[in-house]
Amino acid sequence: MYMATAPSSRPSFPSGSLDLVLLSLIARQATHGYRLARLVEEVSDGRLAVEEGSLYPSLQRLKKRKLVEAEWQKQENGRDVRIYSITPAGKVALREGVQEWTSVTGAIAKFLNTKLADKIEGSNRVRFA
Amino acid sequence: MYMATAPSSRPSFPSGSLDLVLLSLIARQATHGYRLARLVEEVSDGRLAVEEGSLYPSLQRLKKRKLVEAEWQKQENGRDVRIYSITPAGKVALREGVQEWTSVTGAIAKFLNTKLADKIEGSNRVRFA
DNA sequence: TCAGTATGCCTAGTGTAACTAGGTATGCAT
DNA sequence: ATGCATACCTAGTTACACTAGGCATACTGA
Repeated sequence: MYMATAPSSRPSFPSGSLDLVLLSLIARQATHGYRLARLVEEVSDGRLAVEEGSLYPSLQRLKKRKLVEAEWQKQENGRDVRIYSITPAGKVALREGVQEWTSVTGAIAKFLNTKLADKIEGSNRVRFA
Repeated sequence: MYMATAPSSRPSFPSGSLDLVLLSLIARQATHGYRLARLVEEVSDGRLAVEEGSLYPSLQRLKKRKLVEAEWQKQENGRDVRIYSITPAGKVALREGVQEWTSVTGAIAKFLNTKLADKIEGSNRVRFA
């Protein structure tokens, strides 16, 4: 069953979904890590939160796969921040990843939400009786 | 991004979802491990597959948490199979797990499917300008 | 003044879970 | 007898979201 993997007060990301969520945010607007973390909480209405120990490794994975580019920039407030922007390969991977994720979670939802009795009985008849 | 975590031909389960899917199947009909594996493929129309190295550990987790009970039974074909059935605690956990899973994947879908430009711009105005 | 909070980035280590890659054994069909 | 489907299991690998730190600057309030 799905349970937050850590004893955190907030739900966590099912494995594999974090990279995709971050990539989708970066695709909309190039931005830096810390702001991504706040966007996640904001857009999800507090239902999701990225810990920094998950955030930065995830960004590094995306960078290593060349799905995003990183560039140091000086902000108005004087801080140096690392701005991440999506690459063409990143756009392709995002489209494919969303499709894959949607397909898989859609299939899982079928197990969790629909009445399966008929299907199970049906397969029972066909294959076992 | 979401990618099958292993170089398998078939998509895999996002971490945490397998226990929940198996529990939901057992809730509908007490059955044995091998058949659960085939049900997963059937009900998902081949979009999902459980490897046996994931299946049996998952069933053991469910058993250890006392969400299912296991009992050896002799089938008509003479084989001894381990039949898993859901416990009262399992029903509660299933209901809660489905709710949690639905909430989290719903939140994630919001990132992946909707136009976020307005929200991002909005939060930009509110918090950064 | 200086303590606390927010901003911002990072890494080492931990735990979990889905996997690969085996092993074991029976029943049935060719 | 040879393979294939059925049926269960485990040891080891890998990926990744986490905990728990560290480092540094800016602002705010007591």
